[in-house]
Amino acid sequence: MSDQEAALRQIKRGSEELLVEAELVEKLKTGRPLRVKAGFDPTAPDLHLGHTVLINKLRHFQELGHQVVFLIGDFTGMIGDPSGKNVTRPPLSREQVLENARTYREQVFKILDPEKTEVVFNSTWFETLGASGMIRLAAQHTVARMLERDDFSKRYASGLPIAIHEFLYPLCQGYDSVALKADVELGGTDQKFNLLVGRELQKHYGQAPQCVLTVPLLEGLDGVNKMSKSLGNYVGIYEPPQEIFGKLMSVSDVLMWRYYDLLSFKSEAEIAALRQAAANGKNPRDIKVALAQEIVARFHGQAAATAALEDFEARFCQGAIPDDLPEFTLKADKPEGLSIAQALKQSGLTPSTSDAIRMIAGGGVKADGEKVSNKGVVFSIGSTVVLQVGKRKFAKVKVE
RNA sequence: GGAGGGGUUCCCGAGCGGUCAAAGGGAUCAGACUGUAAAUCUGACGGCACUGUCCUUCGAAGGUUCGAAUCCUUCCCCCUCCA
Repeated sequence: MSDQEAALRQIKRGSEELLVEAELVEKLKTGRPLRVKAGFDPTAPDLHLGHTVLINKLRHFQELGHQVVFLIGDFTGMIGDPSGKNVTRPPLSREQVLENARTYREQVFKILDPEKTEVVFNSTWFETLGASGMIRLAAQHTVARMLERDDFSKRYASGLPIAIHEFLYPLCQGYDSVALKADVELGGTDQKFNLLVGRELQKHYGQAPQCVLTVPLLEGLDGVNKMSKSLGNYVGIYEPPQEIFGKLMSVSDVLMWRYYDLLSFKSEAEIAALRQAAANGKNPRDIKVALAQEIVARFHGQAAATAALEDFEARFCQGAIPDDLPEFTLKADKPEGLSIAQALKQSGLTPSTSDAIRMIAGGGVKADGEKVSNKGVVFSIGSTVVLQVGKRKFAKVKVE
């Protein structure tokens, strides 16, 4: 396999679609570093593993010697999400945008090489474009072509409103590519239309059209829905090592392989070897441990990964209690002390005392490692107890 | 503008005067079994020291009734068909 073939293979790995492959091959042949663009919202980043699929792909390009252009859409952010579902976003101040950009750097440079990353803001060119420039830009595209976009055509067909400015969003995103002379743009599969508009606009402005590479949306921990914070099926990159480790261990075997493909930095050959080992009877659990280790190490360092594993094994293989559990000092609710239902509720282990009592009845509650079967337990004033609900929720409660 | 249909607990969806905190399914949580996997089985699934002829909940506000998710009035919001 030639270097170029290897490079192309690496670029395509785990991606959804590459348009147009032949063009990318030509670009790679020139041997110059390509400008690889990806755009991000200016809203406060709280990245989870789903976002990192794209960022990992940017890293692949960097490893192959290309230049990443990390675009923060502070101008397009004002237009708002054209999905039509989102309520108007509150406009962000200049300071907030800069602060968010700083946070982006901090998070993203755990994966990307800062030396090969250019961070840009699209307000830079849009603020000088002016109204007449915007109209000239809008003249480059037709309504019929805009309506090709899936969500626009659906909304149009079913009589839902589409505001004119929503048409501007793809145009602006496309113009970003013109302004940046992008060779390649990356995005999620849901971005395909917008990415293609960039190609069209570049042609209009006399540039070679960018290649478009889409990456799949990562499934969340449930293995079904896409990973998102609002669905609660995400792994945030800033979560504590034990959390990341634990969440990854709870993933199904099928999903584990998906995560390997999209999240691991291991080579395809290494992953194939793991699959083979699993087929030959190796415990998938151990393969999952390796993945969880790799991810934790990426964001928290190798020491934290090792500690997370030790903690995990102590807790689940030997039933030990973690040592960094949240502590609460709670007031007694009766003369003789604090009832267990209140303790569970106030420490956040259960949402209500009713639920606490149900949990006790169901055998899911432990106090100092002993299963509690009596809902009438009262902890006396001055005592300290470690409470546990289920396998993962712990709290240390001091009664006063 | 006209004619119909509908808004039920996290979601879907039954209920259509008392037996309704509301069937069934999904999701979720806990227990068993495990590899904190899957599958399976069991239980829970509004609140309250609380198991009670208690409180809150069936789009909102009023009303009828001993009693309303269920009936009436007004309002809000969705959907389908016609123009």
